[in-house]
Amino acid sequence: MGLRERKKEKTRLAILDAALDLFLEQGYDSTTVEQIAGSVDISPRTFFRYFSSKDSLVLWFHDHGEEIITETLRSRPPGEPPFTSMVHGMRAVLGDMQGSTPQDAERFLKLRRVLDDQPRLVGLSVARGAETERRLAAEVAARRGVDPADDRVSHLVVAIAMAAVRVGFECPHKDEPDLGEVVEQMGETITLVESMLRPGWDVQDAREPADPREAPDV
Amino acid sequence: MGLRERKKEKTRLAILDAALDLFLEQGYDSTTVEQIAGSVDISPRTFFRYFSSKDSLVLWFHDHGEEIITETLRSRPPGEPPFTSMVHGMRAVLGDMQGSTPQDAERFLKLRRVLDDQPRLVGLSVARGAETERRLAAEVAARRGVDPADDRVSHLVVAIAMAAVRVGFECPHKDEPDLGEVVEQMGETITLVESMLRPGWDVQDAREPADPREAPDV
DNA sequence: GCGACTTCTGTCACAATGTGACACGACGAT
DNA sequence: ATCGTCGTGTCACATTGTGACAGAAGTCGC
Repeated sequence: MGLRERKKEKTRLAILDAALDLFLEQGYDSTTVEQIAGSVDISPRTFFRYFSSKDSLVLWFHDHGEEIITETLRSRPPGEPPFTSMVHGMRAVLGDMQGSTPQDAERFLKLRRVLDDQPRLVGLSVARGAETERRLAAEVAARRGVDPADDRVSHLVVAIAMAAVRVGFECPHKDEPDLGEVVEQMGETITLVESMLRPGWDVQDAREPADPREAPDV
Repeated sequence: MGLRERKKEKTRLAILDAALDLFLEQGYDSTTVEQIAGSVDISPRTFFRYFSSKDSLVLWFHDHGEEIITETLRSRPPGEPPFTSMVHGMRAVLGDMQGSTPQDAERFLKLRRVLDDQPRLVGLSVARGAETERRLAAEVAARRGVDPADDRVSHLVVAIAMAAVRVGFECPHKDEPDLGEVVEQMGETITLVESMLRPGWDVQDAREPADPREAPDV
């Protein structure tokens, strides 16, 4: 790995950290890209070469999580019920968080505080999630052997799973929890949503429009 | 109802219709506020007095739906399981859509085509949904008699319900369905999500702080 | 109809985000 | 050492969105 790439990664993290600190200090909206760029001695133009927008600063966590879930989905056994696979993916994200460096943990907690102040930013993350959802739904549909285009079940699997993660993320008992507490809470929410669902609901009608007479009541 | 208010409503709809047509014609991003304003002979500044942003043009449907659901929630019997109440709210939205004027139906279908081209805009609607979710969750939590701040079940009730509506909205079999087909599909998705959930999952632990003996006299 | 009052609208100025073009300098391979 | 690639800064610019102010249009009382 050359000097170039190391420097790039360093700059990227420097921007991220500077931005998070500024956001916490003076609010997200009151912080301009110019300020962020200034505090790490780069030009605003360069900022946009590292992050496609100011908003995308707060999406790195989401994007990272999506990667992990996608990888997990690909590695799960083919016959597994899709919601079970999604749960494994989400728990993989939690595992990754637990194994993260102290620096990353701090970034995560700072991000969480920023999002807490700005519901709009949570929405942003959810918005990105809607696009993610299409990709993951396609992945799930492929596993179920149905056409992704009009398979509601796959979409619902993903949508419900993501809703669970989000609720767990957003809904803390304490104002400034540590990483372990957030992870625990997200895990509990995943367990909760599992217990809410009727077992086996997602394995039944995977085989095409079979015989209408035996169409499961799902 | 003075001339003023009628004129205002007329302008508002004119802007909306002009914008939808321009979006369908040349794409959302390629359409500027200046163009929209120009095509209804108002200044861009005035445009922003009718719609707080270009994005908010595509949120009127969402906002209208939220109103209906909130009203429905308030009118449901107090003891009803929260998810059931949410389902009633969503079906009320579908009922409203079926009873809408031809003009409104056309607007809705145009909006749907615009959203279909721009996943980001769906995300936007979902983002607004995340804020909506907090309000509705508070409403649901109030009905359940628990503290809205840390009640995951209420959040999940709302999140799952909204996910169902969104999936039904987004996932059409046809490219250009008529209003009835979209409504039917959304209805089916609501039914589907109902069948996925374990009956009664949302009534059980509401009585957590209800036991008088345990109620701490803080 | 007339004047006073309120509300709506257009113009101007301006901030902030985001992009394209171009030149310069630092890195990397040979 | 040299050439090509890649990162960066500068400049110019489009677009969205806001504040301030003046004038036009609607509203109400006479």
